[in-house]
Amino acid sequence: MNYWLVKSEPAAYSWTEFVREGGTDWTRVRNFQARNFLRQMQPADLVLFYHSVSDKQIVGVAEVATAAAPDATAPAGTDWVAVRLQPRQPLPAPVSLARIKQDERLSQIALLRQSRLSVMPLKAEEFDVLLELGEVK
DNA sequence: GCCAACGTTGGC
DNA sequence: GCCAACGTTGGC
Repeated sequence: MNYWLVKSEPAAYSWTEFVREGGTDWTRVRNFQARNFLRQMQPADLVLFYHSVSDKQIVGVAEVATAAAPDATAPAGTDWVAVRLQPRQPLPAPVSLARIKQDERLSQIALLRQSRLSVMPLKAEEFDVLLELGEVK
């Protein structure tokens, strides 16, 4: 079991839309490092859903439904991939970027160290801390 | 292969 | 609105 975090601008695609649709193919990732992480995702891995830019907080927990497959939105001849994600539960208490920065246990997470990366791994301990802050029972 | 110019992301 | 970080493009 691995743990991940994905980012989305709510204006482009929000947690609310994700829940309404019951899941989505996580397409349009066009960064090699992020793509490599997508390829490592396995069904049942848990994924935190972060709203960037206008919201700047983690709002929910999703899970990988289907491992990486070719991204249907990518041009022919390229090898970008997408995974299928489905919502699991909202965070009772969304965890803000400011809150994350305050917690020493989270000082090494990629969200802080590499702010532009849109798909990143989380250590199990980091994931647990974030669920705790999010008041997920 | 280097690097300047430019575009995008995302926080402040 | 600004700017830092970083990726991409293209001239040389």
